[in-house]
Amino acid sequence: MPVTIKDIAKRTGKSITTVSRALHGYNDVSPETREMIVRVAKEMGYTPNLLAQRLQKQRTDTLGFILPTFGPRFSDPFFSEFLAGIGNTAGEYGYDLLVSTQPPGEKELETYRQKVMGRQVDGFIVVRTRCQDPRIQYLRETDAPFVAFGRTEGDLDYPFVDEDGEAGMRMLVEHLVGLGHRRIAYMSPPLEYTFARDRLRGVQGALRDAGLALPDAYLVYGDLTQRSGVNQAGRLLDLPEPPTAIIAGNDLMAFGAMSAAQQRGLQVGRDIAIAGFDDIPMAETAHPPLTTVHQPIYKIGRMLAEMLIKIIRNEPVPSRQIILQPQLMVRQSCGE
Amino acid sequence: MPVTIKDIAKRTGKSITTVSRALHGYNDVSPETREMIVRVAKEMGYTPNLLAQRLQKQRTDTLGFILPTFGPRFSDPFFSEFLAGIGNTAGEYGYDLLVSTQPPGEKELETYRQKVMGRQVDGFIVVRTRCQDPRIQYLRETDAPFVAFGRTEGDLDYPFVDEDGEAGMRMLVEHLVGLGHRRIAYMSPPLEYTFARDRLRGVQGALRDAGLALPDAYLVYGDLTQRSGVNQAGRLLDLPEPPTAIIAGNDLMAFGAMSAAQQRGLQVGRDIAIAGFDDIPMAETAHPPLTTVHQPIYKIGRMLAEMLIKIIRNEPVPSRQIILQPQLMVRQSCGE
DNA sequence: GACAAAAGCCAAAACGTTTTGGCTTATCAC
DNA sequence: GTGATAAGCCAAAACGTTTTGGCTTTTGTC
Repeated sequence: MPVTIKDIAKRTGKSITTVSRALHGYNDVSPETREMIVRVAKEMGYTPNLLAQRLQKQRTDTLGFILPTFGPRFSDPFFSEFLAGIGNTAGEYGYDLLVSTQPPGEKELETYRQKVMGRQVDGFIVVRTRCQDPRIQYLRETDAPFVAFGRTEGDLDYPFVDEDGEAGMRMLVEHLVGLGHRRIAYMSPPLEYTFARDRLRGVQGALRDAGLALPDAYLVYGDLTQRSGVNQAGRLLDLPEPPTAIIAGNDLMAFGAMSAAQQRGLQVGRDIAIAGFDDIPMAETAHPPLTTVHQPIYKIGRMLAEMLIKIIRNEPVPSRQIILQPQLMVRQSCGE
Repeated sequence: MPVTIKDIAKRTGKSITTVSRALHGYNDVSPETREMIVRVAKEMGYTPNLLAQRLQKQRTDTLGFILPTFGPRFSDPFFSEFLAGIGNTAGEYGYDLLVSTQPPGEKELETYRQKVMGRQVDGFIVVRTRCQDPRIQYLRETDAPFVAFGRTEGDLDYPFVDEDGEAGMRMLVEHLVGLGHRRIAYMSPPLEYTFARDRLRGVQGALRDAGLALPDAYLVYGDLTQRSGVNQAGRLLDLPEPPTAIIAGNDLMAFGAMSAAQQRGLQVGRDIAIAGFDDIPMAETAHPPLTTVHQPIYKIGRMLAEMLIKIIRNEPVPSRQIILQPQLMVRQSCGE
């Protein structure tokens, strides 16, 4: 049904080869012929069959991205912004984006395997790296092009972009200490994530430097969702001696903590300080606006997509390993 | 480099045909041969080249989804949940998901055209339908399989899932009126979206039925972002005679309105009522928890993906046009 | 007018599959 | 022992492209 190059050949009386070459602007076809072919192609509404093109060219012009969803009601503004970053960049460079959703676990690797061996994608963008990350291990073993948002533990010889979460947390803790806080609690994301360890290390280090401790009771764990923020912050606030400041490992949990505090009649920023990490767009428009550490999520998406495309095309990559310096966003959720 | 069916043929001494048939369980290959071929294939780490398969089968087993991003910092929890719904469902049925990001406008149709004519996808999922929607018009003209989240104005002869936004808003307004509110303002999404008109009609209708008016000053427009919610609600609250209740056309704007109110020292739920629409996961854990109209976003994603797959496969579709009845979620943001 | 170079074109192979329509050989019924 | 049937296999065509290598014809040079 759809019109192929063969149809055009028949109609113009030229060969398939010539049509193909004319359409691609080779210079061994005369201007008149080219013009004629192009015109007929347009008339007939020709669109190249990308499958055929790709099979022949042995590349797919497609980037792979596997969204780590956790159950239904997975809702994370972080990812929609990140997706916008890689999606827009991919589009600009003429690449498609193949998105799968796949919770971490058994079948995860199988999905990667299938996409890379089945030549569905030219490369992968891996997010939320874990300390021992089987995905990265696999991709390295198979020499598949990929870039990662985040690092792993151990051998780091692969391209990534990451933000220095340890430094970010240090800035945040120092800010709170400077405001006079002594009882500071931390709500950590699961420690299997490398970024969670970095951030925890930052919190612990900065507290130690300030001569403060992070008692066990002040270290709680959430799963990055707002709901877990509510629950875990609730536990902290209900302690006999509650903290005066709560740092959450990401903004979503910080929002949850704010809710928990407000439910208890506390005024955030006055009765209790709450801070987050990521600086998703909502942080600025929340009430009170959330003090947090900025991550240029959209830009990171762009950088990663660009890096990956360069790697795929075998172009030189200016810097293969980028660690961004964090920026503290002081707003009202921690008082003045 | 990667192992093909031809390699297996060579290694086993069988023909390409036989290998292919063995791998697909045809019964004209002897059990021993089949077993042997399967074993060798596994040993050699064979994965079929999906491009070749698809070219030959003339279908792509891929669903297309074009994310309507607006500029950078596009961040919408709505879409991450929706994406999880269609992504998980597609995966279960063995389909891939091709995601593009593309703001509405000139190039939008071109993107659809390219994907559908270039046979990159078997069908499309269209979201955020507009009253006159060129995408739907195009897809109908070309007979490409598609399903829509939302309706358009005029001829509705295509498969869709939508929620009855008019009924939802009616319920919400009646609830507020029941609580004694007389000065109710509405913050509408851009009216090019069909759902925006439906919701506005619901608000206006219910107010009229209650003998109330929606004065011009109480009808403002936002762009669905939290920021616009802050701004527009600010305008409402700063009126000489501000409303006692603000309904936002979606939850994100409602959160913005809550911020604007709280910034002005108002206690949401006591001094002012604020309500939203969508019931994204954050609505429940916000402070105060947001009264809103529930939309089963994840489930809608699932339904649409399933419908589309059935259509692609030419299987009977139980119901091609689904209008969900909304459910009012009464929480604390509007008082008791 | 002969020869070389350039211009314009095309047949065929290739990318990795699936499917069609046979072709052998073995098995069976009588 | 013959003819029919079944079992097991395979060559070739097809899907829609791009690329290679070569073939004519024209143009240019002396």
